[in-house]
Amino acid sequence: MNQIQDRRIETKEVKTRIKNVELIDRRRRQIIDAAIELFAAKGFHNATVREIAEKAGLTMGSLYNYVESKEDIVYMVYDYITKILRQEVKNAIAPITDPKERLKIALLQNLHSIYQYQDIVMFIYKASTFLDRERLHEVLARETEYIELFEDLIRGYFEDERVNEVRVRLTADLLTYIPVIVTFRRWSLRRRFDSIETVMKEIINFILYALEFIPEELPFTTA
Amino acid sequence: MNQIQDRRIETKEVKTRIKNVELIDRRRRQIIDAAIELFAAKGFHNATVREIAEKAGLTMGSLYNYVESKEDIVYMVYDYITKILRQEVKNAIAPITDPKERLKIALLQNLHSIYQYQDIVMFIYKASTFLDRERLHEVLARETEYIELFEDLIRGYFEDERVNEVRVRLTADLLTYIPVIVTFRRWSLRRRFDSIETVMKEIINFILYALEFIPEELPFTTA
Amino acid sequence: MNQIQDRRIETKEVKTRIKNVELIDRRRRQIIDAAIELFAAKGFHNATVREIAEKAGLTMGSLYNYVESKEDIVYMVYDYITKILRQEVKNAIAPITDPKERLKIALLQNLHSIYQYQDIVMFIYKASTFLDRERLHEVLARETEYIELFEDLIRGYFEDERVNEVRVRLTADLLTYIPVIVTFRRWSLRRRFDSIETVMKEIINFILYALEFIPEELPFTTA
Amino acid sequence: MNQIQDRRIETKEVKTRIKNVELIDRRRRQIIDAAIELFAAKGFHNATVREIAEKAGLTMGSLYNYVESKEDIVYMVYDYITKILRQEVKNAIAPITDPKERLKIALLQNLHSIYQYQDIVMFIYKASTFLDRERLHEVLARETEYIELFEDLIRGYFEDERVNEVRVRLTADLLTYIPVIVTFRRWSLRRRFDSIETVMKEIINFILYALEFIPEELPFTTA
DNA sequence: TATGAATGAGTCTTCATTCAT
DNA sequence: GATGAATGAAGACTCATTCAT
Repeated sequence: MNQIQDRRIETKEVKTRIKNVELIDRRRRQIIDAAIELFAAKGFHNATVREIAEKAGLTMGSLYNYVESKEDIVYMVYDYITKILRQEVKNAIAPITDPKERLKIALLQNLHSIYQYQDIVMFIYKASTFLDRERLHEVLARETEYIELFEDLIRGYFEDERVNEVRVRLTADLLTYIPVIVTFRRWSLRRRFDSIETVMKEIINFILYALEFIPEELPFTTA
Repeated sequence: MNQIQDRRIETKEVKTRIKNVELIDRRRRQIIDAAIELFAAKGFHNATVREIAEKAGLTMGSLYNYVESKEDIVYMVYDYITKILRQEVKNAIAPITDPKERLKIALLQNLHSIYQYQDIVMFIYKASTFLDRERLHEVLARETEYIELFEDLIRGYFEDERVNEVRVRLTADLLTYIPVIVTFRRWSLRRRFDSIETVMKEIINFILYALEFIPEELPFTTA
Repeated sequence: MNQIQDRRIETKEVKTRIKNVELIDRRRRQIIDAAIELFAAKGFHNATVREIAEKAGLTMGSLYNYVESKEDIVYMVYDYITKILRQEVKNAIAPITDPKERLKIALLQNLHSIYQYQDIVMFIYKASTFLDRERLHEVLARETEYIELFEDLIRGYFEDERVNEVRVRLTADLLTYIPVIVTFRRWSLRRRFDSIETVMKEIINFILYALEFIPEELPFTTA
Repeated sequence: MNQIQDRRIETKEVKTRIKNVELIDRRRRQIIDAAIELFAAKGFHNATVREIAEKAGLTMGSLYNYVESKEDIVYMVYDYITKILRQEVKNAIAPITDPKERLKIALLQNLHSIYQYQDIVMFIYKASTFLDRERLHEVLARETEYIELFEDLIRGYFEDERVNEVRVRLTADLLTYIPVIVTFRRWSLRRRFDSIETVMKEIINFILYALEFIPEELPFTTA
């Protein structure tokens, strides 16, 4: 059973004049969906609030009953997509107990989610400029949580071996970052490879192989 | 002879009514330098043409003698930085003959260049939205060239072994993409690790280790 | 019997669809109280109808059951405060019979009322712009009545002397106008004088002294 | 010779992008003239920036080259009119040496200036709400200077007598404030008196008579 | 070539008022 | 009578670009 189905938008940080909680939820969902499409297609500045409202099936005035500023919308999108990514990974590994399998599944799910939501994932990688200090912090904290989730999975994976802590942490960073290549090099990958499936398969191979770097004794050091 | 020394801005695609070629060069350099600073600091939309002109030591009107639109400036910045990156790698490997060493040095140089120009590297990863179709193509072609440079180096590295062509190409993509993590996760890395030097050293270790994935027989396949 | 006690808002001119007269009275009183506070604090345009409704303990929709427009509210405030001022003077002089004393008491009361309601007095001096022609007339008529009340008191004061009619009328204007200085020069007076009590005492002295100008032969004439 | 003729708008506090000083002066004069007319007629909030620009013979964009905000315009109007009032009084008394005459002339000039600029005088009495803290301070300081100018004249008037300092100061306040009745009671006065000339003559008589209140022994005190 | 003033379309946001429930 | 969500017109302000000098 997929919890994503009834994902509730609880973002209390975004103020509203509306009292009906159900309605807030529904309307914000409309706004987020419209915004995702438009932000992904045209970027933050080229998507006008009016367009977002229209695509959301709301009037300008109505939209501003659920949101205080255009920036609020970006934040809601961030909130929405980061929650999804984390939740999908958590759901995917929930039924699995074998530590090695858990990490593998998590990596797979992560890649697939990023691929599935590539437009908006790309947007959130680009759009941090549009958040104010405070919200940027929240977003970064959320990102950190996500990375830490993978840290734990990595530790489980190597539970019998002695591993270097720094290396575990950095690898967690790398593992969650690498799949984003499918959004940033989207056009390039499309032209350079026959099928995106192959690409994704090999990315996973690459990651799983690279994972073994953690316990390795590596003599190489940079200047 | 180091071509970077007298990096000429040849971008013929950016029109101008000025005749004096020297002058075009000098003025555009001023514009690019100013734009890099401002785009990196505030993003494309928040940096106004007026600010760019001021920082470049030009008047509005004068700037528009060397450029036809704000978008031209973005393109010039792209052009400038991608040329630098490629050139710095080429210069670094020029004196080296050992194929294995050549790739290692290229990877190191790539990472260091990305780190050095992190602000503007981040900008160009974010800013593709501001280019029109045609220029986006040019930029992507430039990117492809860069990746292909690494493909060749990889082929040299494995010249004695039989390697899977797809894997070589994808790995080239990955190797050039991964170091960009130092710009996208900048704040995160800063908080999660003691020193950025360690991070960079381990990224190199990671990459060099992962490289060996190419000739590997990997049974793992994704769904 | 003090009419102020059950000051009824009779302003028939403000329409409503509500039948229950008691309720109309009660609700409008809530609205007026809220409006006075907000208009005084932020002025007409910066006080939103929503704020007024909230402060009045009503919902937007409910407020509009007792009022047809924001302008209605301004008018109700005018109506309310001008009635109070007049009533307080009338009440103050009611028990007094000596004509000289009556004027003195009236002047004192006028000054004290203006001081007491200074925020809203200032507002009504500033806010005439927000009334339409017809209502502006009503308000001006009310003002005239108030001035005429003082005219009568002045005539009583000089009942034994021959006084110039024009001078009586103008003085009535001046006497009712001068105390308003305590609202218009509020900050200035506060900084320039030790205590507002001294200021008020001297204003009264000034007025009472100036009163004697009425029967005076003044040779001075302006160009 | 009237210095008002070439009144320069030096308001350095209002920022501009324009470099040509002459032009700044000319354009701002246009803006101020337009604003005075519109603010006087419709008040601050009902006069749109677009209207002001149009009446000033400028485009919106152009106007904003000489001004940073609508509030700047209010401030410029304040600055303009308060300078005029002060300058006209100074000019009027400049050639006169007799202290008694100086005060009389100053009072006359003050009344006449207020009458002449009644629309905008009324506006500035109403509009302080639209200034921010800092500028409100500047404006109040300017007002204080004006009052102090009259304080000095009063001291000259009574140079041979012992006068109460507080009374001198308050009277200065009152003398400068009272004439403003011709703007606040404009409609009322028009209806209640045959000619505005009579009114103005009697106001002066009133003021000159009341002036003698200063050295008077007044037994009256308020509660 | 350089200057810098002028332009005006375009954007976010606010808020009085209405109306279905 | 009360509720509160919806409406949309209107307003302040920005900024890339042009062009006369």
